[in-house]
Amino acid sequence: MQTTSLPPYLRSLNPEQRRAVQLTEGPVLVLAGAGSGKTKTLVHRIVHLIRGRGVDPARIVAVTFTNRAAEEMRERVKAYAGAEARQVLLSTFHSLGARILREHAHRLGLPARFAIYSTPDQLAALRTACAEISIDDDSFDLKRIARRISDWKSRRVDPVTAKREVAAGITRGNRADAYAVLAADAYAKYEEVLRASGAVDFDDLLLLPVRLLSEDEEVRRAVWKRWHYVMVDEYQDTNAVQFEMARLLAGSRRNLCVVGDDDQSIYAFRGADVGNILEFERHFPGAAVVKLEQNYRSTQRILEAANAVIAGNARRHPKRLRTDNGPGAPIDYCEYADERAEAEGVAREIQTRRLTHKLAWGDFAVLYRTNTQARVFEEALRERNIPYRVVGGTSFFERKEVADATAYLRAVAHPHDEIAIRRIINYPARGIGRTTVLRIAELAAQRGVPFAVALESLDAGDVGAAPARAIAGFLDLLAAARQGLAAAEAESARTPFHATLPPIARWADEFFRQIGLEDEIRKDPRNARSADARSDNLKDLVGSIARYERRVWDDAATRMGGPLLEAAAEPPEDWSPPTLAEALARLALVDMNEEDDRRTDDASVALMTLHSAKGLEFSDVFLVGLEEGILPHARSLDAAADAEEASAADPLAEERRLLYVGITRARRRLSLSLCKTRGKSAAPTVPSRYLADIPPELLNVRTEGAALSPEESAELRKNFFSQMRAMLGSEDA
DNA sequence: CCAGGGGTCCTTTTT
DNA sequence: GGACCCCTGG
Repeated sequence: MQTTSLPPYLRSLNPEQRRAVQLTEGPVLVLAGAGSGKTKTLVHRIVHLIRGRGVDPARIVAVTFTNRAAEEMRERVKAYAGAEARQVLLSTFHSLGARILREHAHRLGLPARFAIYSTPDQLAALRTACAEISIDDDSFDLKRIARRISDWKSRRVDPVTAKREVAAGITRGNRADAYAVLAADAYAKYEEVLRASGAVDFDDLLLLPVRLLSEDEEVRRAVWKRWHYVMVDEYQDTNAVQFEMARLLAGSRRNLCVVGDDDQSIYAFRGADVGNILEFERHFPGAAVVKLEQNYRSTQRILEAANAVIAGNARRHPKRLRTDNGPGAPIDYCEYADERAEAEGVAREIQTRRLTHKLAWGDFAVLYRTNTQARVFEEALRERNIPYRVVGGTSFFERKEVADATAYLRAVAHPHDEIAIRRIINYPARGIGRTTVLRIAELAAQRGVPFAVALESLDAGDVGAAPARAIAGFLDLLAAARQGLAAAEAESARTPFHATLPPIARWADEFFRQIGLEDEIRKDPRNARSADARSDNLKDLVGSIARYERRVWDDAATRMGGPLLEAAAEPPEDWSPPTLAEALARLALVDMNEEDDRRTDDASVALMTLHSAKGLEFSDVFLVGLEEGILPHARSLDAAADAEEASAADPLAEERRLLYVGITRARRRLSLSLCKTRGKSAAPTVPSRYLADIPPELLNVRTEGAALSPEESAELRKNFFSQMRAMLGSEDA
């Protein structure tokens, strides 16, 4: 074989992977099956560009969906390509969008230091927008409107077109959808509220850069000069805007390599369009296509089940995963009486198998369709003292205390941020109630000035005497905080050494204490059990500001060429010192959950949704709640019943892919289960339709609480004692 | 006009 | 667990 003459980074690849790596010019579609070494292929492609083709690392950009994926690739590229790999840009779509937007914000009349609104702020902005167009009866669902608007934005539909679309839909005789009409009206106003606050939402981070790129030749040229090789991971999850972004980034060079698996497309609900990967060869004529069908992860039985399930979908790039692994154990299938029994059964299994098969807690994962299913499993695991971690769930910034704290910071950093100010104007309660706030909003509208301006220029008699005093006190608080922040930022700009808490972080910490945020948390009886966790979240927030400040200085240091920057040295030219506004913008782009709850971890059982599980693998996987109404989810069933929506993207096909993703997470052993009854309803559940597609000969149907086989119980006894000895031994040490 | 307590409802999936 | 509603008392 001539493989020995290949450089090491190519030698460890199979022929399929090697081909994907060596096709460096022009459009390339890599159809990567589950467990086929997709990340490895991408990483080695980057290394090959640098090492094999002599490409300047700074000309390479790889776009991912999550910070975790970007981080993982960064580590691995660094391991192969060394220090110069730092120059490769590994970024999420949203961070890349923010980066492009920041550089050219002025072209859109946006401040360079725009605020980024995450979900709670977005909803608040929408609430304000709705109030302004007098949709103020509380009988509508804001989140539903928000979802609608987000749909439009991810399809590049502007407010005017949205309105026209809705009108056209109604004249076509569609079921009158009051929400669509409402949402179309709210959309335009919502955009106004965002701009007035100098803020953008997550969708804007994609939409606005794409607008810049498609309308502004100069922006395009700047981007093309900078990046010559573009890679996109998880391409099946791109929406219309992300597709445009990828296309525009690649430009006429067309050095665009996308990697993905249409069978793992599970984000249609946020606008992802499988069409992007299915039609890649049409979008980019002459594209090379490489399939990675060799699976390195699972046993034959598990793959057969996966293949059988996914074969039920019609519209896909046909792939057939194969493996050199052995057949493996049969797939367990168990029907439990109810959720409680299912959770206990799974917990018992985990406890037993850890000993019989010498596994670590981290080898197990329990995967479910919805976050709410987690609770009963938490309880069952806790009762048995099995360490677990819940991955995902409510994100860091959706936690009330974090949203409150960041609103305070934003109110200080962005004085015209109406949404932030309104969130905190009466928290902690300081005597500025609902009526007064509404009164001020009214005045602002009457006088045609921003809310913050109206607040600062109240006349006698505008509001009562007591509220007026309270408002004056609030404004003093903000003014003082702004002074304090200015001082902290000045200090941070000249202090490269941050042995303790860096200045801005220290200021924030003191600010929170001065406001009494922690006291407020502890005072609320609803937080009785969660108070410590919540106050830890505040500390994490401060900690992440500190990390940001240190990183800014680290950047300066690396660019100066030394690990440590002498206090006397001048920072590089195009470097700017840390600011709170910048810290907040960066924070909004990282999910703080991602930072610490490392999804793979030896020491605990993982609990997560099927969505969160994508890209991960575990030795033993439990897929629970496989019932009609759960998987496929009732909402998808409703949507599928709607002929209109079904024609766009079949919601049930996506549910099927979700199961496919779940099955293919398992390396060694897969256990499927369902509950014969669920919740308060006595009505029996119906097994998920997808179960019928799994060939029965692959299954080992177990009854609840089945006894162990003689071999298993012998193993269990044997390992139990050695485990005990190990534990005792480690305690002595 | 404001604060705080208590009850009720729901909950797809997420950058 | 959380958002939200209504009620009571100051």
